[in-house]
Amino acid sequence: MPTPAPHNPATCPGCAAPDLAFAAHDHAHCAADALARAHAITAASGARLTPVRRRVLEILLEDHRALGAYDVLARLAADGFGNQPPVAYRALEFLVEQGLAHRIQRLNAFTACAHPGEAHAPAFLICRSCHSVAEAEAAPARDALAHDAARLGFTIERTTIEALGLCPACKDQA
Amino acid sequence: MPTPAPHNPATCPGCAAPDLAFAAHDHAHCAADALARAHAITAASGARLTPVRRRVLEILLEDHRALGAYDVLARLAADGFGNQPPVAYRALEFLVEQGLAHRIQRLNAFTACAHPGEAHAPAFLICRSCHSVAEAEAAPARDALAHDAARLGFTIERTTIEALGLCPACKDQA
DNA sequence: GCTTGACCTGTTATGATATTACATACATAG
DNA sequence: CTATGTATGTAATATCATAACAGGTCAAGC
Repeated sequence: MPTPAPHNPATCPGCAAPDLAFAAHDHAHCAADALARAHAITAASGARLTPVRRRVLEILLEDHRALGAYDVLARLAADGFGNQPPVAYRALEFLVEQGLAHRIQRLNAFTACAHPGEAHAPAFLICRSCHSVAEAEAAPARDALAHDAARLGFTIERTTIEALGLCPACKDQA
Repeated sequence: MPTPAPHNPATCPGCAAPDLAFAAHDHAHCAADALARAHAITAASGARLTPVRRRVLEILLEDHRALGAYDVLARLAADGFGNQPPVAYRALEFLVEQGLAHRIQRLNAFTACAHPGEAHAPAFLICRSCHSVAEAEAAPARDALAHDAARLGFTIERTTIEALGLCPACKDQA
């Protein structure tokens, strides 16, 4: 693969309109950019973006949908990688740790991160029909919760915010 | 069972300090009150609080922790009810539909609702150590998300907000 | 160059969670 | 008392996830 051009936020559609899962956009650019960032991020942290891991990321980047571990596994097996669950789960775990993918609790599934490298812990808008996932800003919601938690003496470590509903495309069909 | 006294918010600890999962409180009252409300709520809606369903609610009400469906099932089986998964799942689904219990996605588990009858869609504070669950106010968080969703043309139907961390008791132990 | 050690991949086996499908029982309205 | 709808019981299976171990790869240091 040729070395990708350095990322330029000013010209990157993903940066200009970050929550574009539901909007028409240049997805080839979107995916290629995310992959390029993934190379940069892992190189910087000393982590290894091995063939399996990279392939899993590519699979997740094919669109803005969430895929189950076994779906990913089937794709991997078709590509000649191992076909036992740990192969997929380990690669997915790695990507999540590196901030390159997110786990969607509601679906027991995984989706590529739309903003890799930008520290964030987003909220997700999940289409119950097509399993598209968009990332939304979660900071206000987190802050509100933090207040209640502090009052109760509870220490929050991680917060999951997921909204299930219908994306624009699926709404039109119905 | 004797008819429970009508619910009086002014004298009910659960109403005075609603998020008491982590605080010392008169839990016998707390559970009895929730059970009494459950009878009232189901009677009002025409739903039937059958023996299995009632027993599942009692089990969940034993404390403010989340229990897996199979944990509930084992308890049911010990009480002479069926011991196949659908027995537990159906009762739990019923309780969730009636607003008498909540599903905790993060744990694949269920907890009795702390405020049955009060229309709400709460956020949860979940102790990763003891699986205690407290309910917190989710309205501000939902509102913030709704704004983003509207901008993207996404229709939110249900929102899950779950914070994982340590409750005061488990924090003290560590 | 070889050894060592860390890490990654593959595989077997199993555990944990959840649903489908169908049979039976039970309450109640007519 | 029978038809109907609803609830329960059971078997079988689907789906999601991890533990445990064997073998391979690769780079650092001798």
